[in-house]
Amino acid sequence: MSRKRWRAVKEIRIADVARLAGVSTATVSRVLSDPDKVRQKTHDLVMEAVRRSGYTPNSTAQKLRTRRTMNVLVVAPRLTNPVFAETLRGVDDELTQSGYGIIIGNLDNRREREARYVDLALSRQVDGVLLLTGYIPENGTRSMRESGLPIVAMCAAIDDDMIPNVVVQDREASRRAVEYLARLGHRKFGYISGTPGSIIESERFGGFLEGIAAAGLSQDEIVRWEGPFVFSTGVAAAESFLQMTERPTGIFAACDESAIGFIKRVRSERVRVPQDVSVIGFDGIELSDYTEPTLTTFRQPLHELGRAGADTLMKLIRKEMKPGDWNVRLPLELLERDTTGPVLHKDYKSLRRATI
Amino acid sequence: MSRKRWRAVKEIRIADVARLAGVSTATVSRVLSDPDKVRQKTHDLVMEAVRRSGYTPNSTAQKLRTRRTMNVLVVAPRLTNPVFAETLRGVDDELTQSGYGIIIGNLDNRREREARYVDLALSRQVDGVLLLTGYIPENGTRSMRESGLPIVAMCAAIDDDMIPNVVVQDREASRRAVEYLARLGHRKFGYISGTPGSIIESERFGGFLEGIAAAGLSQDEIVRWEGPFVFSTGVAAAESFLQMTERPTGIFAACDESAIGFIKRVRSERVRVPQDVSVIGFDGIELSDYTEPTLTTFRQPLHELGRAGADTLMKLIRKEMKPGDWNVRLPLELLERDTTGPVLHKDYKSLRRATI
DNA sequence: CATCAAGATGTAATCGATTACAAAGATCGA
DNA sequence: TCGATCTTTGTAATCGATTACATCTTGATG
Repeated sequence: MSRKRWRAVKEIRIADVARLAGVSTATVSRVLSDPDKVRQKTHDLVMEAVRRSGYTPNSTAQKLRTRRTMNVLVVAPRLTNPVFAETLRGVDDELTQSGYGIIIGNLDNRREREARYVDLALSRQVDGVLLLTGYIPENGTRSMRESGLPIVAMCAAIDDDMIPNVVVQDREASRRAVEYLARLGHRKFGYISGTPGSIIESERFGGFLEGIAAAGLSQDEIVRWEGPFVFSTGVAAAESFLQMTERPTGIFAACDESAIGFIKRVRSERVRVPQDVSVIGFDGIELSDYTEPTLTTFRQPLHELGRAGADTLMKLIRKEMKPGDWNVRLPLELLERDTTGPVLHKDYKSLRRATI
Repeated sequence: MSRKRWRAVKEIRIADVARLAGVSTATVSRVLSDPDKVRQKTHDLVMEAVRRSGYTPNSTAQKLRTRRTMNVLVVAPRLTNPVFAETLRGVDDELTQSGYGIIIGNLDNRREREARYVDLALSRQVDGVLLLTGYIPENGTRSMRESGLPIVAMCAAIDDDMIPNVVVQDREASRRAVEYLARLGHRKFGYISGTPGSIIESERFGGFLEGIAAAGLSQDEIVRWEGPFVFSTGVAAAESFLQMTERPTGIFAACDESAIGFIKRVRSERVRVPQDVSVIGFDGIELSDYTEPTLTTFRQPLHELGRAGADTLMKLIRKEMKPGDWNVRLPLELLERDTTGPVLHKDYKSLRRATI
């Protein structure tokens, strides 16, 4: 096992390559960035010197001079959220194609982390910002916007002329969820919330209420359980549900995880899904197709959303559009699976029991 | 709706602040980076000017001058992998504390993407590299190492003196998984693989074989199903399993997802877990506690792993250690849950049936 | 062959900070 | 008050590229 002493290798600068090729630094630079501007012969000479020396341009110097960092900041609510991960894949696909890199801004659901990323943006370490969270506060967003930095909001809509929104139709889908359950005969509803205070949660709850109203029901009829976008929120909701004497028959969960947590808990107490209670989720995460029974839910077009957001940001950075020019609202797809079914009326239910 | 014409705001440079405060740029710089070096009065004067002008230092210029980018590259196999996401959280915690940022290198399981990130590293956009993947090829790793860039390997061990390894004890845990099943009386084993060719997979399969040997069994006794680290690999394995006449009774899956896929599929054909077949997973993802039945598995200390890896990289960057000085191998924790149980011998099984 | 335009290359300013070194100012004891 | 010493501040070089402008080649054309 040879143990050479560690030591930094001397850096090769553009001047070294120029000397090696017998040309000026300007020529080397031109060969690398705009080859048509130099004679073929010189081009080959320089490339050979580049190859021999193993030169790689110092991107920091390039950035300083060109004022383009080729990086964008992606602010995320929580890294372990699968919805976020899938969106990020779409973002990554698009940005990589354009030669941009991703700097991760992970809030980890703690608002105090925002300041750090606002600073990052303001110190011009990035050419643009993608907000995958509804958490950046009004004044943080404002100072970023005022600095002229391109921003795209991919959380639920931010109401700001200067910030294009690329979002999914949360509100519409939530309303449709209720309508769907109502069409199956459900009249008593439960709502399992997402992280209280987040824009996404309020959009989804808003849509849910619209659906309730559209079905001609009063808000007094509904039950609402609060908690963040995680499994255990559904489990807690189930505990409460199990205590009730007049149970709702139609449950809308603001995310698939809580829907799954709910179902698992109630089934362990011999409550049948969908015979005793119908559950509809939101997101369409991969797992929702692997539960027992498979989950009825709305699939978010996350990959597409990520690409669309990144594409919009690219357009903004390249000044191919102005902020007000563009808003995208992608539709969700209802996946009718096995956790929803028609309401079984009491008599029908006993009838059915008798025949089994 | 007012629509002002969009226009970049003029940048404020350190010279502007200096002029505003009536001092030199050197003084402003000192106030910001080493306040003890200036008189209190000057300090206040400068800070007031900073505040009034809304100055934020241009970090690109700082980087060029100080030769520190305060960014590290994290190379990941696939963003949507929950194991990766959880590790990244640990990395993020540690790096944020040290003021470092994360640039994401997403391979998305495609090797051809490596080149891009090797370039990124070589062009000194980052101060160090964390490899969360076993995919960076030998020559990519070598050129990064030769450039003197600090690297830490957090995939399974890379055999290179110059690269510290911070890993979990994959091999040992896999061996223990077999031992555990053997102690429950199992003699016929099945192995559901992870992504063929990845270092992680070969470590886990290696450990599995060690366990088989330790149990005094021959390799002929085992069945091996191949596929990537995803649900569907387990489903496919289950299809094959269901066709068999002499089925294995002890299944080791190289990741929780495939274990869950397997269980779901066999249960839908009325195979009972753990009575008919015991299944043990690997990773300990959150979901493994929400399946029916709950999954016996090895929990990786992912958050800790992420922190340890990032900490090691920090030490390397600050030259507080040399690459050969340090290797970490974290143990895994066996979570004994409900998908494993003793082998039921035929006679015992019928006896048991009779009593029910 | 002279002239001129187009093309290729070189020179040096520039991006915006940090910091070595020089210069000026404060402090103190004799 | 004077110089010695220590603090504070300013001047200008520097990091490593890009690029406007100047200069030199080349080649075409009358």
